[in-house]
Amino acid sequence: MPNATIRDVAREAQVSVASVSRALNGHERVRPELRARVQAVAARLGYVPHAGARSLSLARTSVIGVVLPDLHGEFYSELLRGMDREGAAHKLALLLTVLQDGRGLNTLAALRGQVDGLVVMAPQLGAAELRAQLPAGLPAVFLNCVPELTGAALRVDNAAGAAAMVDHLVAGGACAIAHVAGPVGNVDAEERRYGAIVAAERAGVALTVIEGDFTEASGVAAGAQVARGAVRADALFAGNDAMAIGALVALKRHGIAVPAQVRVAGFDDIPLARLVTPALTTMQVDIAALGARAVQLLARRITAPAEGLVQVGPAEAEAIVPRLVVRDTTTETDRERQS
Amino acid sequence: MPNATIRDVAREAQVSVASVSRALNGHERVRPELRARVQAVAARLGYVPHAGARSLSLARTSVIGVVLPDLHGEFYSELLRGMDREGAAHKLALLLTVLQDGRGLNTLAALRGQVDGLVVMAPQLGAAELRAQLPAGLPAVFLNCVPELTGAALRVDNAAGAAAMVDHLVAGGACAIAHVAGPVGNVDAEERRYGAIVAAERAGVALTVIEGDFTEASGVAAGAQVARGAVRADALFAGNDAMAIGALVALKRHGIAVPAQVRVAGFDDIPLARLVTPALTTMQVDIAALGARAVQLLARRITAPAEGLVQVGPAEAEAIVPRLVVRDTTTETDRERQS
DNA sequence: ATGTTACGTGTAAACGGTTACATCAACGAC
DNA sequence: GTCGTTGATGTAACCGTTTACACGTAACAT
Repeated sequence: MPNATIRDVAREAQVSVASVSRALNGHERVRPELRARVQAVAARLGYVPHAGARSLSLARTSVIGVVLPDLHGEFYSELLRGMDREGAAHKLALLLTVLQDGRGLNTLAALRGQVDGLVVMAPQLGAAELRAQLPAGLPAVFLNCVPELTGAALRVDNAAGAAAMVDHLVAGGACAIAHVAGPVGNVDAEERRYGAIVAAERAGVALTVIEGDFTEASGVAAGAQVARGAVRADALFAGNDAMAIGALVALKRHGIAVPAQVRVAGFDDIPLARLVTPALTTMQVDIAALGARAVQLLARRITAPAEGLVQVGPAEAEAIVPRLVVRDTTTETDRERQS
Repeated sequence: MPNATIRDVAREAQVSVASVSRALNGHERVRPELRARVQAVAARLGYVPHAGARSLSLARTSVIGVVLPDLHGEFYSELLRGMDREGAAHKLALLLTVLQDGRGLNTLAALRGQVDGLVVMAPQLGAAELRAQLPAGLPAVFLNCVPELTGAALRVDNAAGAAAMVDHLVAGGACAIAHVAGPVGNVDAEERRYGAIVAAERAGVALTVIEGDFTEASGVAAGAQVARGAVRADALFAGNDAMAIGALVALKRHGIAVPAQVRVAGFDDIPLARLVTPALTTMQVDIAALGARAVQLLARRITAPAEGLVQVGPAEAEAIVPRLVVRDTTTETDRERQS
């Protein structure tokens, strides 16, 4: 038999199961000597409490579900990194679920019996769809979802970020901006598009939207349009860094100087942004912190009923404003001139 | 009460709990009509089986633990992506644990009661350390660990990959190779170093090792050494792409032409490798496939005892040979000449 | 009619923890 | 010497499932 149970420990230590439980869980009313004996036996037998049994008794699992859209790129590893860090602090493990196209619907419901709460990131799903699939009565925190959901919501203030970027471009002398937008239906993409349009209007500069889909390839296409003059612009602001980098490649290929002729900016500050030449100006989101904050909020919601203190009403929303990171694609630097 | 139990369903459907269980779990001996009625009631009540109770009864959790080193970069999202895909196919959920410096020791033991098996990736840990911490008797698959562990091992054949790269460089005319090695103690790094040294000897070309630590910064330093002539080389082979890219930056900064004066190669084929200019020649590992394969192997080990068919001896090792991807840093292309 | 078989369904015993409650010993107060 | 009181420990019920076994019924062979 591979796994020792609490009864094995009890027998071996010549005490009752109750005492073993108390001794190992740090209860008060246990003689220190007995506690030591129990701990010694437990260690010797390699006893580890059965998580299932425990969750049955305690009515909690100490596991939180993390629901993410199709994982790609370093964004998710950063997010998970932050979540894991915070989860460890609360003694919560992370159960990962990827919401791929077809599946995930039932998968999501099945999570109910398995976790104490959920962190859900699903920019491509509508509120109705999401609500329909989500287990009711399970604490949840939403990341960058459509805002009308009950439950705590945590979002990146995409509109504000996009506006800040447009302002930066305008301040640098841009008169005509091309915005390479992300896919329709993606909340992030739409908020950025909206923020850019509003800011451009307010600043009185022209803004043309080129449709993209967050892939580098669509950025290349957009860059080519600007290079060929199909879209007249002296600044190109892409809805994410991947597209901005694609645009950079296209512009370079067409012999357009960046930033001298066209300034380029992205969004997200992926590690790569720093490394391309010229280095990409972008909006930075501290993704790990975002993940950590989500878990923190969730942890609070999970323990709240017990403490009876924290308000867990439906209206707990928070926005993280991204930070402008100015690099070489919007300012002429020494390195740029020399190359 | 938020959650319906099997008894609620039984009462509501006017049958016994046993029938409910059988009806919902697709047992044979259930009248179709009764099955339908039970399913209807279960759906109406939003019944979801309690995972803990189930795991108690069945003695399995349908969860596998994934233990990874401190997450950084797209490598991990790709790996998780592959694991999740394969896990979903086997109806296994992924419980994520990051092995950070201090913690993880006890965390790892605590996993025992919680999962059916483990995928462990810990290039920085020795066999003894690892074995001491791992729950005994739990199926496990190791990714790029020191090879002497019991349990299935899956590794990237780093030595073969490094040798292939050296051969490629030599075939292209290199006479003196500088190898920027990764940190001492890291298995991947050491295997690559070893493979490079052996291949260079066999090919009869000089090879100088420059110590690095897998960071871009150490690549920059190494590139500078070659540029200044402190290390004489006409080809620079870095132990990973991050360092290769750092070296590229340094060489460019010193006005050294790549690949005309110095050829550069990396290892891993991170997405970024394709995007730098000139595009980086590197060894590609299909990371998602690696993750998927690991889960597949683990799933087999978990179900093996039940089937009594598959051999689960200690000696199940598999190596994935990376593929050489030739890009611009080792061959002069049109684009390179024009720039 | 009766025995056999097959099948559908119910009863109850696990599974491994936690914990309310009972018990018991030791002690001090009267 | 008796009676609380207190603190440490044991007993047993419960958490929600699964499933071996028991049971009742109907079809069929005898």
